[in-house]
Amino acid sequence: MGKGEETRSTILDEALATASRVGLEGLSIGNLARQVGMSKSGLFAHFDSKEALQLQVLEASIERFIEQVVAPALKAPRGEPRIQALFERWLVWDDDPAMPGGCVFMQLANEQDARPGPLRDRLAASQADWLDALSTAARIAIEEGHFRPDMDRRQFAYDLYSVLLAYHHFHRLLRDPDAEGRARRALERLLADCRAGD
Amino acid sequence: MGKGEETRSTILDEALATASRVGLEGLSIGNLARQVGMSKSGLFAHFDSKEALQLQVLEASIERFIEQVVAPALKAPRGEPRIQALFERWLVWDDDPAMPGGCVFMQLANEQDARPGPLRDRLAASQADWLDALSTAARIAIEEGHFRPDMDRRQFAYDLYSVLLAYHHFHRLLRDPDAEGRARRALERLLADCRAGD
DNA sequence: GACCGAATAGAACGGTCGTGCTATTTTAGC
DNA sequence: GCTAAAATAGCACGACCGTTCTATTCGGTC
Repeated sequence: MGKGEETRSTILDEALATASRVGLEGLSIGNLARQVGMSKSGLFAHFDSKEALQLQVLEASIERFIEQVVAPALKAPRGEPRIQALFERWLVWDDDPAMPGGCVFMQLANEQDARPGPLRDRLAASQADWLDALSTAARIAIEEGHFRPDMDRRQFAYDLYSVLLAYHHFHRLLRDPDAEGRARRALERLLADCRAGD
Repeated sequence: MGKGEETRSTILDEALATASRVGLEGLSIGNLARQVGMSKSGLFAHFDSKEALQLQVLEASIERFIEQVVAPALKAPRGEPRIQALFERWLVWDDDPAMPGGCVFMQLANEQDARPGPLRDRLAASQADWLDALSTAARIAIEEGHFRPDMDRRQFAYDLYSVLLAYHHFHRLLRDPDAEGRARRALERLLADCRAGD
């Protein structure tokens, strides 16, 4: 990795940390440059524009998410264990110290949902992919005989993600010390409803 | 209402609409002044500072929320019907044309959760009140014999709010046309689990 | 219709924003 | 170690930011 790639990566790491707290719109070239210890123009030279920087931060986040949440969960056994793994990995992801403000997608979902443009498009596409991964995991759980064959997999993705969205809300805004416990109980209730063999 | 109060209210309405799209941090005095058709300094004179303006927007939002969601639901019969009413009113609230970006608290929850200060404090307090209202409604449903007496009311508030958080996410970011249907099915599953008389 | 306080406008302030342009420094290959 | 190229710094630009000060216009009262 050449020097350029190295600092570019340093910048993106710092930008991700900041974006998890204040969003992509809250990023500023000047602040970012101060945080990584270089000049505004020196930093800017790595990107064609601020929007390009924001897009690269988003792209790097998506890569990280797949690496740290989706890919490891795919190594878990098919069916319910894999769903448990997706859940557990996501909880760890939301507390990753690389994102002091928690899952950056939570931040961006609300920031970008009323701001048309490539940022919004890319974010929405990656969230759709995530939900596909969840509903695919549900399909596999049906195939394995863990879940009822007549269940709605898309609805499952909605219900599972809703538990995670609420976890973030309760944990981050309300600082509820029992947020994780509540999320686990909510998951258990969801799984109980999906399991085969009534 | 004097002239001053009238324009102040106009400003706050416009600010609420904007904040629902881009948050309180996205507000700017200049833009706001242009939108309501007055000068920057003329608008600024109604508030002591930008932070005071933001706080007043938040306070006005909380008032509206109580008026349009909580208070009407309290007129519904005690127990499960009241919970249904809270749910329905919230769906309407999230689509209120006065907030083109949807429920302003969704926007602010993520914007403010990593920004310590009076804005964050006030928002978190009002969200705690809202969750209290939900868990109180659950307590009443138990008293009325609609819900199982051994259920966890706080967990119910978590679960119910998680459905609403997910509705917002799916409706606003993903533009899922079936977001409302999914929310209704999720609510039905939650209520089925809470109902007394197995 | 004069008067007074309230409401609004205009201009200016220091600061930060994103973004160019030009120099200087640093890196990598021979 | 020289050199070409890559990486970084310095500086300036116009635009917008929140805020302050002063002047002007307005609405209601006698």
